[in-house]
Order: sequence, then structure tokens, then C-alpha cells
Amino acid sequence: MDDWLKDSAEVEASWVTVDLAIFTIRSGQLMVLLIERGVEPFLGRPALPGGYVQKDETLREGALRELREEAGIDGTKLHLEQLGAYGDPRRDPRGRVVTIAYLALGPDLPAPVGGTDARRAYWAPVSQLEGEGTALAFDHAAILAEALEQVRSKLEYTAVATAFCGELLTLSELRTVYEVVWGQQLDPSNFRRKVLNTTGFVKSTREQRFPHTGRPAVLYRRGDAWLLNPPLLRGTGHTV
Amino acid sequence: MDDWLKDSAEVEASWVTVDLAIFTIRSGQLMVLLIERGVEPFLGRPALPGGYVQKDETLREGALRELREEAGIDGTKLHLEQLGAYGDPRRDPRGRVVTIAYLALGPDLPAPVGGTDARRAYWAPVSQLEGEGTALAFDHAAILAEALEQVRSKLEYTAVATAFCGELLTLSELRTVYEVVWGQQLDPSNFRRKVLNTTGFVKSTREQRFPHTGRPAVLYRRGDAWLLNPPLLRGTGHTV
DNA sequence: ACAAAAGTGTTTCTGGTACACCCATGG
DNA sequence: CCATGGGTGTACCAGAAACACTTTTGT
Repeated sequence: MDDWLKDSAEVEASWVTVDLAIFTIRSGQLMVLLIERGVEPFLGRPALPGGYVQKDETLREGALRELREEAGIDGTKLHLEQLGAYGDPRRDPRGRVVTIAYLALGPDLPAPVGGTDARRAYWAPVSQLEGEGTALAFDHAAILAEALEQVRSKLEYTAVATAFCGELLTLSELRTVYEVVWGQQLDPSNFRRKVLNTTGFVKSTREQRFPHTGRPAVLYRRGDAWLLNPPLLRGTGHTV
Repeated sequence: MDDWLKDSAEVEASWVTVDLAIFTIRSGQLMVLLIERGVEPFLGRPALPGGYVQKDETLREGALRELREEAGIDGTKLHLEQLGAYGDPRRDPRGRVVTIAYLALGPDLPAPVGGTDARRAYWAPVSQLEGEGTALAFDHAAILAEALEQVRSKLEYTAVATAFCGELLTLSELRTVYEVVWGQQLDPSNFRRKVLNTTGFVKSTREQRFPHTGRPAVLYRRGDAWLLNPPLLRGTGHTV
């Protein structure tokens, strides 16, 4: 790039990347997609998937492309939102790299494939990462922590929880999403009433799903509402 | 910067800027700081203050520096938080410029001075900008809109409203902040109870402030709490 | 005395919590 | 029939909303 833009010697161009915190729920656990880095720096260390933003794409398009390339996931089907920008000049040993972190949520996603500069990609249980200090590359531990808090908090006042479910979902499934993400049991009957009284959260279909044992559950689809009013707060909640 | 980083011809370095949406309350109105651009592009058009991030500063430090340089404001005294990154490749006619938007809130701030590439700086009433389509430079109208929604929503579930007040504040002042930002009257007595029942929102002092007429008000300081639980929701609220 | 602003009290109503209970299905 | 999960009903309580009322100041 030419430098007809800058007017001071203190200014220089930066590399801009996107990093993705992709969450899903598998086997009753909240999982995040990690890669094992196949290039320096931090060779061999776990990291969030991501890569350089290309010349003619928006940041969001870059995130969608990385989602596809590094994780083999079709991003048009899942929820994707920007988390924030991380630009400490010392966050990357190679020089100034500003990264835009994105948060992605999807229903039980396929086993990922390794990408270009990743040895392999895998789902890691969040509970495990939070406890011990699994040393992620760069400042990815901080990004992951912010992403987690964002997810937990967004469940309270938006209908984003449905992003963890397939197109057709039961209220139990939706409740399980809340329980897994918040790490807290919820009262099934109260949860049910809350959701159904929130107009536009879900809309019922005439179909049913049959559990292994027990009464069949009515299937719902996502509704039009995004903001929940009143919100569904994770308070002291139900006895754990 | 060398290009030992990139591995594809599709990748190129970007200029990174910070832009600031600085809000304050003056004469009973929510105001945002705008500059009149003194350089191309968008010469003469109103814009949010901002500028290039320098070599060895974090994004936040860049925002604080621009706050000082472009608005003559000591940023250590006010609330500053990141809003998000805007990186559409067409947002700046000169080329790829990714901007990190910051949101700043402060008590009745001084009349600003023009900065380096601003002809002048001034406080503009938000109500005026929202109505008509005052054509801001770049994508600053979108940034401003998101900043506004962020402020309004953060008042609900954080104690950020105190950032609009001085060190010592009365409950009426605090209520006025909510009323001005939300554009909605609140019941003084209910507001009072809410705030005082939220532990850590404010702590009382023994001092008083005397209005022009009427009973003197007790002065409070900011408390330690940041999250409000339960939140203070702008619902249908009090009759307007 | 009056106006104005601060502050208290009270009633009503909505919505959250906890929990008892009924329903529909597979085994 | 029983176990299991889906779904309904209800009593109780905290907090929001509306509003009447008291207190303390300046003029």
C-alpha cells in the first residue's frame, strides 16, 4: 500500500486478521473450536481459528471465509456477530497485528477439518479450558473469556439461544441450551411459561418429536423476536 | 512494514484508525462531539473525531490520545469503552481503512477546540441528528447510531449513567441523565427507590446541594457496583 | 404564605419462584 | 403397570407502577 495516507512518521500500516470463537453444544457440553497451530509463532499451541482479511472483503465476509476454510463450516447457517477488536502492539511477536474477534454459534456442528495453517481442528469443552490455564496462543485466552461472557449474557436478553438448536426444536432442547451455557439447572415449567409468554421467541408447529421414553414434545421454530422483554435472567434461579 | 507476514497476494496491510463517539449532557440535551473536516475526503463535512493509531500504542491509548488532541479532553476522567470495528473496504474512498470505534461518556464537558485535521469541533444535539439525515462523513452515521443504542441499553443494566455526572451527584441529576438519554420521563420516587436499593450503585455523603428553590438534596458518589441486578429497564415506564 | 424540589408511604399489579399434579408414550 | 419426560395449575412473594403525601428550602 502506498503511504499517501499517513502524515506522521509515527503511523504505519497494520495487518488485520479475524479470529473466531465458535461455540456449539455436543454431548451436553459447551464446546469451542480450537486449532493446533501448524506455523510459527506459537507452533503447536492451541488457538482460535482465524486468518488475514483479504483485500476486497468486509470483516464479516472475512470471518465467514475463515469459518469455511479453517473449520469447514457453512457460516450462512449459523449466528455470527462481532465481538471486538484487539490491537495491543505486543499481542503478536511479529509486529502490529490488529485482530477483529467474531463470535459464532451453531447447532451440533460436524467434526471439523484442519485448515491451511492448522495441523488439526477439534472441539474443546469450555469447562475444561476455564479451569486450568490451557495456554492459548496470542491473547486468545482473553478473547475466549470475553466471548464466553458475551454468550452467557446474550442468552439473557436476546433469543440467540435458538442458534444452538436446529431448525426444529423442543422447549426441552432450548432449556438445555440455557442450562449448559449457564451451568445451572432451570425449572422446566417456569422456563416453558417464560418462553411461550415472550411473543415471537418461538412459534409452534404441528409436528412432534418422540423421546426414547416419555410423552412426545411439540416442535417449534425460531420466532421473529430478537430482544427479550422482559429478559430471562440467570439469577439465583432454581435450586442446583 | 515488511511483508514477511502475508502468504497470499490477496492480503495487504491496512490503515487502522480510531473514531470516537463522545457524549455528554449540556443544557438538558444529549450531545455528541462532531468535527468539521478540514482535509479531504469529505472536506467540510461533519464527522466523528478520530485519527490513525500510532506504532506503539494500544487501540485504547490511541483513543485517549485522539480524545486529547482532537477534543482537548482529558480522557482519564471519563468512561471509555470499545464499540466495534468497521472495515468495509469501500468505507473510505482512499482505500482500506479499518476503524475501531470507541464510545466515551463524560459530565458536562468543556467547549472543545479544533484539532489538527478539523476546522472546528462542536457539540451537536443528538435529537437533531437523529431526525434529519445530517450527512456525516464515511460510515459515521452508522457508528453514531450504534453508539447511541449502546448508551441507551447500557444505562439499563450497568451503572454507567454516573459517568455523565460529576464526582458528587444528586439523585435528581442521575434521574435526569436517564430521562435525557432515554427521552422519557421517570417517576422520581420509584427511581430513587430503585437506585438506593441497588447496593453499590451510589453511596451517600453527608454533604448537600441547594437548588435554586426547594429542599436541599443529599449528594452521592459513585458506588463500586457496575452491573445492576436487577436491571433498570426502560419499559413503557411512566406516563410521558 | 407559597412555590419548588426532595424525600416517604401505600396500594395495586405483574411476573418470578417453587412445587404439586396431570398427560402421553415406551417398555 | 411403571418409569420417564412433556405439560398445566397454583400459591406465594419480590419488585415495578402509580400516586398521595410530607419535609425543607428560597422568595
